[in-house]
Amino acid sequence: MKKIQVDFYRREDVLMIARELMGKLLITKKEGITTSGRIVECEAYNGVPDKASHAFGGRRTRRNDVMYGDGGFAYVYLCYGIHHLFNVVTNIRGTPHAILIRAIEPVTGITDMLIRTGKSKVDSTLTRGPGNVSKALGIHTNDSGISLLGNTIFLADDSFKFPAGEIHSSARIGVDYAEEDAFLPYRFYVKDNPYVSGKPR
DNA sequence: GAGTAGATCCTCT
DNA sequence: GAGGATCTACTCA
Repeated sequence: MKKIQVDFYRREDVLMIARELMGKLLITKKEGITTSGRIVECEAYNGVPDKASHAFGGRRTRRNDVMYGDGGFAYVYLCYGIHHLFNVVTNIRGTPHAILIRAIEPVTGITDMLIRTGKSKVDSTLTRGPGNVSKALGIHTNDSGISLLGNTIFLADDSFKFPAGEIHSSARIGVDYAEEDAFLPYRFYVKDNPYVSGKPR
């Protein structure tokens, strides 16, 4: 198993990177606890021209500043006052691309995920949906801006691959306000995987 | 099984 | 002062 290196993130085609992220491992090591899961669902956000992106039209605030930095960093923010959403920043400095990790399949540290989420048993809701992913892995808005090349939060490749035919794409979720861009097929998911969240709209 | 309301708080206007 | 890249639970059928 090898950690994904910086050249993976600093490429131009955020859709291609999003597709390649499927099946990769997302690992966090916090307070001596290691938890990890395999990515089964994610969404690409194509920066300035994408109405669904926080960076649409070149908007730049303290919150989304990290998206404008180099690829290979974490962008974490709070949504609806409750949910911490974990994103992978891609492309080079100045191009605010990001990929939202929406769902993972638990791999290691499942007991700790249960403690973090307050659940008593494992079921498919444990890491389904971006809010739950962050909760299960212990990701917090404090982690926004940290490097994915370090040892706290990082992605790894264990050579596992989903068959190409099982990876589907659809419109993104919860971005109705984005008008025509709400329908772009920027969401990728594994067909029939129980951890995949939501419904395409 | 499907649809809807409520939770809850940081960020930007 | 409003609203958001969501989730859950509860209602009703």
